Formats: sequence, C-alpha cells, structure tokens
Amino acid sequence: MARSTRQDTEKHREQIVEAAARLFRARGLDGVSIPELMAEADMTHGGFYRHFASKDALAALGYAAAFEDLLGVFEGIVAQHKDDPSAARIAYIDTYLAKSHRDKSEMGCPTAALCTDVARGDTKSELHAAFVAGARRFADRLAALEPAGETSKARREHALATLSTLVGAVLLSRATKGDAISDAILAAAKKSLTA
Amino acid sequence: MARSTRQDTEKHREQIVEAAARLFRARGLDGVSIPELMAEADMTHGGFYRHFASKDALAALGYAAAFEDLLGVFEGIVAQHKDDPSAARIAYIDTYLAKSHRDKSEMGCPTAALCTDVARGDTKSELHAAFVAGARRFADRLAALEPAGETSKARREHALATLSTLVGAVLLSRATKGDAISDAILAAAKKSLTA
DNA sequence: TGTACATCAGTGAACGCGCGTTCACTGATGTAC
DNA sequence: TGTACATCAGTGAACGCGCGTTCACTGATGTAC
Repeated sequence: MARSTRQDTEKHREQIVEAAARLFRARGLDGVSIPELMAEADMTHGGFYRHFASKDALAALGYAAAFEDLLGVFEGIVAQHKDDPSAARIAYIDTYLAKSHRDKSEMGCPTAALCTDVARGDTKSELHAAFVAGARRFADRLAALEPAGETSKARREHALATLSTLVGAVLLSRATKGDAISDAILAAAKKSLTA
Repeated sequence: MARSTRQDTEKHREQIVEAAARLFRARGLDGVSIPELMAEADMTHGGFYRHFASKDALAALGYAAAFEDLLGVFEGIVAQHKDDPSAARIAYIDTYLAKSHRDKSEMGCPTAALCTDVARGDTKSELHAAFVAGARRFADRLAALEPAGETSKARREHALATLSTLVGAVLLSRATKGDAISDAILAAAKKSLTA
C-alpha cells in the first residue's frame, strides 16, 4: 500500500480516534498499545505519527470524541423531556446508572472511565486539559436540569454533587462486579439522587 | 548480603507490603515496577519471589494493608464522637473530602485509588476479592453511622450512596486538580452529604 | 555448649517480551506546466 | 487534457528501554547431634 487520497487519510484518522475512544475507555491508556490501536483501524503501527504527535495527544482526542458522543446521548434524553427538566434529570440518571453502562465501559462515560488515568498523569498534558473542559461542560449540563427556583450557585453545587455520585457509583459498581454489592450500589445511588 | 534472620525476613516482607500500599495508591498497579518497589524497601528486585507469588498477590496485600490503615482512621474519628453517630459521620465525611486527601493519594483511601485498576483487572484475581471485601466493610461502617431510627435496609442504601459520592468526588477532584472545579467538587459533595 | 551442615533470604545477571517511537522505503496521489 | 515529477500516507524493520519473572550463586542463619 502507498499514499492514500486526502479523503482516505481523513477517514483513517477518524478511525484511529474512534478506536482510541473505545479502547482507552475499556482498558485505560496503559492498557492499549499503539500497534493494537492501529490494527483496530486496519493499519500497521508505523503510520501513527503521520496523524498524531504522541500517544498522549491521541488520548486527548479520544477522550474528546467520546465526550461528544456522551453529550449527544445526554441531549437526546433532554430533548425527549422538553419543558420538564426534572423528568429529564431523572431519565438521564437512570441511563447513567444502568447496569448496561457499568458493563459496557468502552461505550460509556469517558469522564468516569479515564478519571484515574488523568489524575495520575501530568497536569500539563493535553488529556488533562480535555478532561477538565469535559468535566466543566458535564457539570453545566446537569446544573441546567436542576429546579429553576434555586439560585444558580445552588444548582451548580447540586450538579457537582450529582456528578460525584454518578461517577463514584459507576466506578465502584464496575470494581465490585460479580458481587451483589455491585447492583446494590447502582440502585442506592439512583434512589438517593432521585428521591 | 546473605540469609536474613527470620525476624529480618518478616520485617522486609512488611516493608515491601508497606511500599506497595503507598506506591500503588499513588501511581496505580502498572505505574510501579517490582524493582522500584523492592528499592523502596532497601533491597534489590531478585528477592521479591521469596516473599510473594506474583505482583498481583502483592497488590492484594497492599490494598488490604492500606484498607486496614484507613479503617483505623475511621475508627479513631468514630471514637472521638462516642454516642453521636451523626457527628461522627459528618467528621468522617469532612476528613474524606479534605483537600489533603485529594493531594495525598499515597496515604489516602485505597478503595478510591485502586477502583479503576480493579475494574479493569481480572474478576478472579486476589486483588479483586480483597477490594470487594473492603468495599463491603467500608459500606457497613458507614451504615452504622446512619440514624438509628431508619430501617437497616435504608441505612445500607444511604451508606452505599454516600460511599459513591465520597469516592466520585475525590477521584474527580484529583483528575481536575489545578482547576477551580477541583475544590468546588469537594465542597459541593460535602455540602450535599451533610445537609 | 560446640560443631557440622543443610537451609534459604537476598543478590545481580539474564530470559523473552512488548512498549513508544523512528526511519528508509514504496508507489499512488496531487500538482505544476 | 496529458505528462513529469514532487509529495506524503502507510509499511515493516529496527531503536533503546523497562517490564515481570527466573535462576545460579553467596554466605549467614538455624538445626541436628
């Protein structure tokens, strides 16, 4: 194989980012190698550096791509509950705390999946910047579903606490999978957030 | 150097477990090598397998040791608030959601620190079993601080939701460190749990 | 208590392996005329 | 539109590196008598 058309090049780039978004969420940054990532996009590893400056640069793009997907899911649920933010909030919480979200981390929330990797990584990395931007946007969206009667400060506080509970419950339920406590955590968090 | 006394052997073993408890919490299982772990215990890497069957076996022991330490902190706080479980609960939440806990993960809660590593690892590993046992005990202790008037089921549910919020808030605040949202997450979770 | 010797904790070199990254090369694409 | 050639996306071998684990060896410890 030799030089690709510009169209194919762009398509290949998107395939790599998509593979990164999926595999990094499932197995973490260190759990996926560049040869593996490139194979997932039907290429050999040598061409990687024509697309990205480093593995970390791809991680940031992978996180961002996954985040946009998840935001799309969020917007879809909100759209189904027009003019009823409270119902939208409950519907989103139900989706986030579903067993299927626990079990399919490769398609799940990248903020939950990559939280620990980002915490252990360099604060100056591209991934860190992408993650912080994502967390802020996530919190903003949740805040928008809080009761309109509250102050904007209170809505933001509730949103940050809700975000903590969502992420903590999914991560704990994933780590305890196979034990009865795994389901119980999701159910308890759901009950607490929607009481 | 040659053969150690039985006393020294036991001391060395404890030093390795202690180093594991500290380093694994700070950098994760993949972030710490056996040569590094052994150097931290003032030895060379060759002797590792006289003490442990594998790196995973040590990870399980390191988690368990860290968990016992943290349970000790918990018990200490509870003891300071005898006959007032509600005050003990608030005091513990304050400690867990302190900035110092976010910043010193190597001395912090191993359930939070290793959550994602356990979720990505084998369900049949020794570490997984140790983690599940720890999460259960953690939940039990928190449940004991819930109001006595509630049913035991309600107390357990509240405890699991509280645990989710605690873990999620610390992990998110670590991942967003350097940004204003990091402190805001801890403050919001604290307010929500102690309202 | 003293002696002979088997045990085994720790050393440091070595194993095979896979990693992130680099690079010379290929040959179709894209461009200049 | 056709031709000549420069560009560059992707290939696959190679780089140095550090990993988890193994192993022959050392020599003080612990034990048997």
